[in-house]
Amino acid sequence: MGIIRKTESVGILLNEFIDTENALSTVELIKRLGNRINKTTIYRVLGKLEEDGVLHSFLGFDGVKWFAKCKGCSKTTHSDVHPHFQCISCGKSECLDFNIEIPEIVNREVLFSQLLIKGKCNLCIV
Amino acid sequence: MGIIRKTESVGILLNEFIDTENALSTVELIKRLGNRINKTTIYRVLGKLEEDGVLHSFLGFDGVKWFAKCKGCSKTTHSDVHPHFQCISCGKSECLDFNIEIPEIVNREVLFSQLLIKGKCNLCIV
DNA sequence: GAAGTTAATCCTACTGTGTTGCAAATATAT
DNA sequence: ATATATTTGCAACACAGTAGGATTAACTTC
Repeated sequence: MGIIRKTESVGILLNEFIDTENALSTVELIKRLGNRINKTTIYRVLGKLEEDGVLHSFLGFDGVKWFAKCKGCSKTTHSDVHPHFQCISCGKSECLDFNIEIPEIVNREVLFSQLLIKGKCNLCIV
Repeated sequence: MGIIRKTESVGILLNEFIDTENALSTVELIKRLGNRINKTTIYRVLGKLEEDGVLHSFLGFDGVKWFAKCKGCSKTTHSDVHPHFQCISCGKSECLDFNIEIPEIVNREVLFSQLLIKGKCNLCIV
């Protein structure tokens, strides 16, 4: 049921996302904030922010969960279904601006899709 | 460096993939074969079969690894870059026949992509 | 077909991400 | 200021996957 109270943990976590358009992994957030917020709380707050449509999440290639800001989402509709890009060199992940068209599939009801693109980011291209 | 010897474990594992076009998760394979093959071996053999281009893998929505047969792959080239479908009701995963076009991205070198489509399979559509 | 070589397997213990239950702390309502 | 209900922290746990090393089994060579 999402965030109800404006607590310190919520503020600290949201602050991490203010400065950047990049996605942040749970691992990275725990590394950065683990001495100030318990990791259980980090997971819980992230989950609630996702429910509220403030953040959205996706799985990286290693199966670790990443979070990034939503742009036009609410508690009821998550319209953020864009692809994500992950750099194989530095590991950085980010949202991509375009949308891909998912074709109809016979005998299947398509509800949601996740496209993850692996490659090298601008800093890591030799 | 892939499979070198034709061992019993390799035979048993390959046999699981003969009958079906569906993907099988490591969890499911360990459940089925755990009493006959050690789970470490299951992971290692699956990894080697993937190196050899016999199987390919992808991550499901829960982050669990799935494997499915390859169709035109070899040790050197994995041409299996099709999307995968996972049913939210029964959990079944499968390969999809079509390919999606990944657009060029400025300042990014695209190397690989993974599209996972979540929905309901023919048996689970009400 | 037996002996030697080396890959593959099993076992145990371990990582690392993420979760659960419950007591203590803290934000909000009255 | 007090009551109450949500959040947090803590400790323990769950579970997928990995590592090292001794043992077993597949292939090679004679």
